[in-house]
Amino acid sequence: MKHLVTSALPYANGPIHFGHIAGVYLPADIYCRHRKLQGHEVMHISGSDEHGVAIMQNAQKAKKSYQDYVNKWNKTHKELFDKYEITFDYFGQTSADYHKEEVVDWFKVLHEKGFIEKRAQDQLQCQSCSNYLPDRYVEGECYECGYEEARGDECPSCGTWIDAVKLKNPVCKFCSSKDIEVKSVDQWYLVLSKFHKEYRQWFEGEKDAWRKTVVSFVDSLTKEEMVDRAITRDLDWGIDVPLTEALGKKLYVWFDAPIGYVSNTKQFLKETGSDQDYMKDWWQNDEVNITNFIGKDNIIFHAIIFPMMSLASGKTNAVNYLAANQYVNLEGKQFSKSKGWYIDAEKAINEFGPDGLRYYLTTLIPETNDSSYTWSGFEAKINNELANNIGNFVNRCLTFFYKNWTDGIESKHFESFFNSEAFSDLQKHVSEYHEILDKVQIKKGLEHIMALGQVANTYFSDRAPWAQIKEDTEAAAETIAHSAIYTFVLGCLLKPYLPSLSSKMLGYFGEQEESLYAKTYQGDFSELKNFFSTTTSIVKKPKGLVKKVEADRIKELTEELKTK
RNA sequence: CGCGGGAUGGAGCAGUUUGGUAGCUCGUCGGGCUCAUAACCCGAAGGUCGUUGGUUCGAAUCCAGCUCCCGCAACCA
Repeated sequence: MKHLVTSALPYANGPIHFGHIAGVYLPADIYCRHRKLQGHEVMHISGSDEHGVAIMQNAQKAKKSYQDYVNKWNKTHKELFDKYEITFDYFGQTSADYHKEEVVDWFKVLHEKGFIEKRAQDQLQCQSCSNYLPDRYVEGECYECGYEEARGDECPSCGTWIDAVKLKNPVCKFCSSKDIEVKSVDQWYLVLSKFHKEYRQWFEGEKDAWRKTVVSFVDSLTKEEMVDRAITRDLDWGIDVPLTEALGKKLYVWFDAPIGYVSNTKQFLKETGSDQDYMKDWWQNDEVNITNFIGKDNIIFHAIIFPMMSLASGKTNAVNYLAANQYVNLEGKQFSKSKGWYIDAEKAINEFGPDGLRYYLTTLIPETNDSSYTWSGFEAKINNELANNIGNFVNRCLTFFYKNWTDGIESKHFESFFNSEAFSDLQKHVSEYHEILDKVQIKKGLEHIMALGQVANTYFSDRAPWAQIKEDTEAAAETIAHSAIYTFVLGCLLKPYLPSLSSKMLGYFGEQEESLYAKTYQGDFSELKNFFSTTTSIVKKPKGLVKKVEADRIKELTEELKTK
């Protein structure tokens, strides 16, 4: 089985925060590393989403060209992902030519098949700045309840779905002008209604494996009908609609963005000189399992619109597993850059490093609920769990090993482990771990590893090697040998979650072949047994595996937030 | 009656699909140990599972009503 994993294209319009990382990129990265270690062929695709009105506005504010503006954010995002050890096979840009080509092709096919139609639409146009106003860029008086600051899509006071054209006294949010006129404009619509039956058939077949949060939402949106949706805009930044009668129109950002998964796959294969075909070998290949990691705000596009586009055009297979997560808040309130309610993810990683943050953010992955980042939570998780359980175990075991058996421990002490009851328990534990991660239960997988850490600690304490060594060095050697095996296995299992920490742990056994780590990860211990079939020693003195975070620093950071 | 999600010991969460003595991590308390990062091991306390009513021999779980919180999700990415 091959795995095609996509992470929502981050919008090239601002910094990435913990919500994005814990909700999308980190779980996707962990999942990909897991599948790669299992020996599967995996492709992890993402890239910047670079069109849309918000980008235009902010680029103008920053007095930059659109292209320079999105390039800057693309670069910033890539650098941040590197620091978090989140890796992609390809991280592209939707403003690139290769992407445009692919999008135009999709449009043409859907158009030819009758799934894209031209319709006249009433739209508001600001006569002062001449912009056509998307719903979020117009405010006015609600025609239901009279509330004066109703937005173009929804009245915050009475909850009515607003038809922007009917708003009383509309105000342009671009330039604050009140000189707004209603114009009839042609736009092209994606005719989802035509595909309703086929869509439902597909959805019914896939939904059982999906999360409840996705299924009930999508079901309520598509059960009765599917509403057609305009996919073109009158803008000057975006992909041109490939029809002569649509001069000046651009494709709406969400028509083009998900196609980015496909175009980036194509570009990746091209740049790496692969002989594989992006369609035949990946997107149209029934042996490929497609998983999309997204936030809950993107469910409509990934569960409804893009699958419809894929299936109706016949261009690609649709998603198999939609890993949609909820939101991560900050101390219970939603992240907001503009309100300053925000932690700089780059500063944080520079200060605390990837292991601590990846660990804590993993425990925050909002698989069923919104979750909340707190500095006190960070402190507790790192110090009380990661440092005390794993960090301290490795340290106590390997320090003891290093001090007392400089020349190594004989193989027989290791080999006895593989005939013990503890070994069959370990095998069972690892196979359960795989079942969990195969189901994309990333948080639970980490908990399972931590439980193994406790097994190791208990074993060590029960055997009390510090007492054994005074009376029976052979018994002590066996205890340490078995504990060292636990360390090694823990190091392998932590590879997807904490690559840095894992390398440090495994590094004490000297540099080894990747296949040894992968096999051990898979629960195939034959190579590991072979590895320990000679006298084994620790190559350097263990020290400071997981640094604790300082309570005072946490206080400072918490205080810092309070002032915002 | 816009839509969806949530409410479980002090904190964070699992369990709800397929009803059967309420589980995990952390914290707290008591004991043990001294190899290790004031760490580790053992034990204990602590919950009428938001609320009201219903179905049932039996409800955190199913049904109905209510309350509160989060999000906006078909023109916000």
